[in-house]
Amino acid sequence: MDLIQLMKALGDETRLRILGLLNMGELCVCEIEYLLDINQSNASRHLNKLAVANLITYEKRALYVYYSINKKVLAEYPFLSELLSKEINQLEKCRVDLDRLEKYKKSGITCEELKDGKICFDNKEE
Amino acid sequence: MDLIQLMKALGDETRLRILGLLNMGELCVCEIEYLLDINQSNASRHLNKLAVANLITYEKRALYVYYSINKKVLAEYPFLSELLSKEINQLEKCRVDLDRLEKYKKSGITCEELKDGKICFDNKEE
DNA sequence: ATATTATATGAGTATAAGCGAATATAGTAA
DNA sequence: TTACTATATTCGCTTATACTCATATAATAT
Repeated sequence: MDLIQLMKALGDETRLRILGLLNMGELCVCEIEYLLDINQSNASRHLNKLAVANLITYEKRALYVYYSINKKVLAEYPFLSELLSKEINQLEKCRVDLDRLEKYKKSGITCEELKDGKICFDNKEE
Repeated sequence: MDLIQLMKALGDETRLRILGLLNMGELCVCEIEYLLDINQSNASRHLNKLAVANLITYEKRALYVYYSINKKVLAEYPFLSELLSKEINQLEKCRVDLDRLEKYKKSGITCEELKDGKICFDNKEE
């Protein structure tokens, strides 16, 4: 794939944050919206950019689309593994994101409940 | 330093090509202009972006400014060494650039002579 | 079939990035 | 001092990127 497009896709805070979350496992679009506190079209577009750059893959299951890190591209570009496993978590925002992800997972809340307004952390927290 | 600014700086073909050249050792602005076949202000701007992102350092000697890879940032972000040493040279344009660099170095032409129009390769070559 | 829902996409706008040409700066040379 | 030169910076322009709001799509549910 095209290294330059890949590097461009990596040059954006929101997309690095998405990768930071997907590092922990697959997530659907609405979960990413909720965890990053961004709107739906924004989430979808960033995910599309990452997918076009081959950094992530997706799978549709029922109404939901689940995105994951593309293992193949990690194998093809070893520097990416290093970047995702080490450097991304140095970013303050990514650490907060991971905190939220943990709370979300522990809460047992489902995607349906998210849309109904159920919360498992306060968005104003830093 | 700021990882996001660093990634943004890496998301540009011209800047990746510059890094590919500087990988081989320091170069002054006019040499980069000549090797990449870009104009002076363009070269200067891209070098500035790389310097602001801390990817390169520079040193003024007489009239010339010599740019080099910033070894410190390579140590701080190990994925960069991998990117620069392996992936960049997979890019066709970067390989051509290195070819030109070799011809230039072998030719013994100096910066002053470059400005006078002396050439050591044909810019139309791919 | 219709209604609902999660995600994608289109349109419009605002901001940023890249470029060429011209000018400014800072150092050298005489 | 003045003249020259390599590099940096400003200006105006063009293209690309990110965002929001609204709508389209595709699958589920009734």
